Amino acid sequence: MDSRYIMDKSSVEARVGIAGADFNLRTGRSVLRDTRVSTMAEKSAAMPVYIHRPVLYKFVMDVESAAEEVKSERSSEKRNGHCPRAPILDHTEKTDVGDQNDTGSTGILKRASPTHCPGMNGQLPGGLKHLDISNPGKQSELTNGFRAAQEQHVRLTERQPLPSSHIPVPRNRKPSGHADKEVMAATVLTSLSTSPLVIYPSSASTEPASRAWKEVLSDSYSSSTSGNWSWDASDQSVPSTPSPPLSNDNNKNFLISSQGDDVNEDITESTHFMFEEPIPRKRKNSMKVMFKCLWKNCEKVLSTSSGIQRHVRTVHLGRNCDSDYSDGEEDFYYSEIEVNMDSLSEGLSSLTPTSPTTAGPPPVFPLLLTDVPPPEHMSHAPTLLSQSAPSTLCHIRTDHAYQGPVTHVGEKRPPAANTHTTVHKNHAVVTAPAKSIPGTRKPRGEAKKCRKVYGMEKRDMWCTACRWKKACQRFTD
DNA sequence: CTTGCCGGGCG
DNA sequence: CGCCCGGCAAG
Repeated sequence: MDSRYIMDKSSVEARVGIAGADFNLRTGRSVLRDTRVSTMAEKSAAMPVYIHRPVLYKFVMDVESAAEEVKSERSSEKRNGHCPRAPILDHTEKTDVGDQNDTGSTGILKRASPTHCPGMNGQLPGGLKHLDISNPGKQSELTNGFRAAQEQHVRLTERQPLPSSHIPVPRNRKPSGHADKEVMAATVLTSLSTSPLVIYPSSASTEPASRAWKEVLSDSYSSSTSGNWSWDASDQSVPSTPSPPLSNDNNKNFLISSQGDDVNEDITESTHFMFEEPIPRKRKNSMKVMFKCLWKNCEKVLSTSSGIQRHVRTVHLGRNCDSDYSDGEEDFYYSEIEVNMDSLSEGLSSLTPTSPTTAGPPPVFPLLLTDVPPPEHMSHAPTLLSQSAPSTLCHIRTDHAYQGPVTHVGEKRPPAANTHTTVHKNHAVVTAPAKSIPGTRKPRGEAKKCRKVYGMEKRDMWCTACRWKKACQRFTD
């Protein structure tokens, strides 16, 4: 415990912690961290850059469940924080078990990071798994202070590892209480949520051209939400499903993508589930963002951007599915669509041209907007949208095909009561949106009106509207 | 052409 | 408002 020891570990912490400075959210694993980080000192000295990305990768996974783990963190801190000098093995087991319990209860971490699970059994795949952990005792205090002071700095620089000598370690920092740590964790989480660089460091490798293009694309989306999610520009996946963060689809994608070395995509995905979480709350529950393949004769609709990218890349662009290299070209072949599940299920509100099923001014999915029956190529690739919306329209349109009381011309009283009720019901649904279209004339109804029914000679039997040459009120469409 | 009805004028 | 009608558009 001499100063040299601390100094050495500080440098280690600096090296590892450049990216992991914010990782100390989980102070509960402090003892484990101590040994592993010390072990990593030798390794990281040999390959400091190499460990950089895995660290972030792990971090992304961890923070995803960090919100749920605030509580568990408290408990684990109590377990470990008060006895930092306890036997290492003892603690290693304890914390591991505790972690399993913690994450197991939420189930999120388990699902989110399959690579995380192997590390649970004590194996160290590549020795990288434990890089998210920090030092106990003084070290954690130091890094706490370090975090506080360098939070901004880290965000700006973590992509390019700083020399450890450049990392100012605060001195004379008093040990902070557990409450401080929690507050710090929350603060870090909050600040991270606005920091694109931390969560997507490898975005620097994407091509600027495609990024700029994506900015344009994602503009409407981000402006419709918080407007501060600046990494939308580089992160084209916007699976803002209100449903649980990880759908089956995403799990599938993860597994598939893990065949290759597409860490990028995985980071992208998991990052979104983590940081996009507040977005669905801002949206209606009924809104769901889907990604539709724009390739000709392909109506593939997936719930994740990575999924649709993979689809485009492998199916249409003929890219090797093993390679996850993406030049951004796939982005041209799919578009984000926002689906109002309520209106689709009800099948009624999609009639209005100003239907809220559209995400913005440019209609990304004209099918939702028009009464036009689906084109031929739509029919052989059934999707949720192409199935429900147009068929709904057809149903409503044919529903009111009212055959007028042709045979009742001579009667004194037309069967108004009967037809009136049924017709009116449809009328309330159909004509209300049609009225909102200015300048378009209401299509002539198929029903025969008073004029036709009674004839000019019995004009006094007409309804008032007919007499006034207004829309017939008796035989409405 | 017939028919439905919108838009507008008049009292 | 109630009432009427010119005129357009669909069929």
